[in-house]
Amino acid sequence: MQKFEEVYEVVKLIPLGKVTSYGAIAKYLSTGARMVGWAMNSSHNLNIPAHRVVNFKGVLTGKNHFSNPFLMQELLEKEGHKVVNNQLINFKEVFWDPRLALE
DNA sequence: GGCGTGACTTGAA
DNA sequence: ATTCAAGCCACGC
Repeated sequence: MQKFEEVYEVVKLIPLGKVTSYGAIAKYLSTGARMVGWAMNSSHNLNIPAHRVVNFKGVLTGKNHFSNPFLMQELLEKEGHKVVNNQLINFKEVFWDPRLALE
């Protein structure tokens, strides 16, 4: 089974207005956090809301991998998030843990 | 089948 | 508080 697909599924299940971390997904899939980020790297052509996935601090570490680095922040702000200096200010409030949501 | 790599995480200096 | 190093695991070559 390809973990990428599982990662995609989880990311696609992230509710609108919520975000999650690579580690949370990795934990849910019982895998390494780096794998999640790497999976996202292959999600470019797919319909994956990768902008809803940030690192455990709520920092938009992967923005540089978007077609336009500002696109990630724009999408997040568009969904009601507040991003300052590439970081979500209400991160813990909008944090969505797949492990708790999907159990 | 081994080696390097990465959009991460955690703990110690 | 900030910086450094090591651990983590699946994928591609």
